[in-house]
Amino acid sequence: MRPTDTPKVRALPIFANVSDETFNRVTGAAYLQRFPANTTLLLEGDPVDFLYVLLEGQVELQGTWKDKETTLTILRPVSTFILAAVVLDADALMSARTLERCEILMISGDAIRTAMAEDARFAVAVARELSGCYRGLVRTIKNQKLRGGVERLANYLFTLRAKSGGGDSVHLPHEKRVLAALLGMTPENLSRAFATLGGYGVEVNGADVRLSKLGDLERLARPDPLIDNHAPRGPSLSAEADAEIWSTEHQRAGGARS
Amino acid sequence: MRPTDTPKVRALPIFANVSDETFNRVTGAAYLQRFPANTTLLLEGDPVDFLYVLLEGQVELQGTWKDKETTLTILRPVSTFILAAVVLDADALMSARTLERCEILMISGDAIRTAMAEDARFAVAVARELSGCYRGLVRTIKNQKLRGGVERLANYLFTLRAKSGGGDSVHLPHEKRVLAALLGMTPENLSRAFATLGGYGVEVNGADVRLSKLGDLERLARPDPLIDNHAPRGPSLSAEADAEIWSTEHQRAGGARS
DNA sequence: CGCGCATTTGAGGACTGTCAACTTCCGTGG
DNA sequence: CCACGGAAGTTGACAGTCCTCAAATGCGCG
Repeated sequence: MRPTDTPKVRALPIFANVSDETFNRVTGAAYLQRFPANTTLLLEGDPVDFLYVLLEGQVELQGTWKDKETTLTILRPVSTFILAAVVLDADALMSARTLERCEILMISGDAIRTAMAEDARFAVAVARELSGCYRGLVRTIKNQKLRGGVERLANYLFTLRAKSGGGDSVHLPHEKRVLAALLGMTPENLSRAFATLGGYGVEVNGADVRLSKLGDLERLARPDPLIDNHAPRGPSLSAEADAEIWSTEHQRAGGARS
Repeated sequence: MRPTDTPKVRALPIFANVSDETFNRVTGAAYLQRFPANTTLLLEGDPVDFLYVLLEGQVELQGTWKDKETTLTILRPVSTFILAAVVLDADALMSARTLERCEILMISGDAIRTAMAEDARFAVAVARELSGCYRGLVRTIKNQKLRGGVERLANYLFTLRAKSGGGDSVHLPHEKRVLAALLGMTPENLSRAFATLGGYGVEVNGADVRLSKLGDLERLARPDPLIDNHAPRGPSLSAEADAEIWSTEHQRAGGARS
């Protein structure tokens, strides 16, 4: 690992409250590796030997069945992935693929498991991270099953807006076809969904989107803190993950009741 | 807690490899409570003060948005629920409702968190349980997004068959309307899906279903170990959970590569 | 300038949800 | 024992959503 990366990794929720000794032991057995775009890092069904830490670039997690494919999430730095498989030493349930050039830190799964057994603080941090991942997936399912395509897109725009500080315009961080997959629809339908949102003051210009009529849009979207993880309620979380949309929840060490 | 329940609780994966001392400390602060059918145990958005352990009956976990409702899973004894919210001391993302008369052990969330901090073995067991829950949800999402209604039903029948030992007939463990919700469709469509499966040798008689033409049915269903958690591949897991369909994965302590 | 790729638009079809009517099953009470 | 009422399940007609295929448009880069 490069010295410049150490602080970024050290700041991961998974190492919160963990002793330097454990941190060094775990990250000692770690490779920093670079991957080109469109590279499959891990195939569904493969045994998982490493915990991956995305330091640069974008990674898509996807699942397939009978030549259909679905995107589960898109990750951005700094975040970890396939932690659950590492903890159980089990096969991957989803594939991981780079969307751009990526820098990824690979930490030995054995080292993770050993450190968990020896350091309760680390095991607790892992459990907290997994809890956040679990809750992220619950949000994903609710978003998917309870909302239609247009509603998902509208809420996605609000999520982007919240992350960019809350102006009246946002910038799409992905190609539209990637965004479509992320939102669980085809590129064609994403296009139509944008067209529909035109009636709610959404003006698209390439990757730039202006949101006039925020009120109308919000009445349609009805963002919900139990799905969207951004809506206003109490002090915001300190260490928010950077996964797309239904990011995992990282809560402050004190355990605010979010 | 009643003495007769102790062994059942002790056998939970969450207490695997945990010292008697920790076990007693955690379960010391626990109530055993009985609930009638159709009782809401927990509402979305509520703070979560207890870990729930279902000892008898059935519990449905569901989410809502804008007067739509979706069933995430149905639990059967013995299993725990809302562990993730307990670990993070966060609000519930889904509601829990009894489907029948239930016996539920309620364990103090504070006790859980304290024990995790003090006993690495317990924290590891919790992390493993959470990993299984996470992977269960990944399976759920793949099942939901990649398969159509008829395919979900066909695979559900195979799951039932595998759980009941593998004869050529199965018994539906829920009312059809509950089953429909579990499979993510309306009762009407479940009915039609059964009708469609008639062409694949599925004969329904109330809650009893005969599967002649297993070959045809399997060609349609294409069960997949990365979704269904039952298909034949290597030695089976020892401590399989009892949640419906996409049960959480509980793996043997040795960490078989499932 | 022109090619290739992403995006958009249109038409048609498959799947799923909604509403309403009908049948079946089951428990209650006469 | 039988009749009734209610709930569950089924069936049919219809609408809405989403997907697929095909073609047109727009955009960027060589």
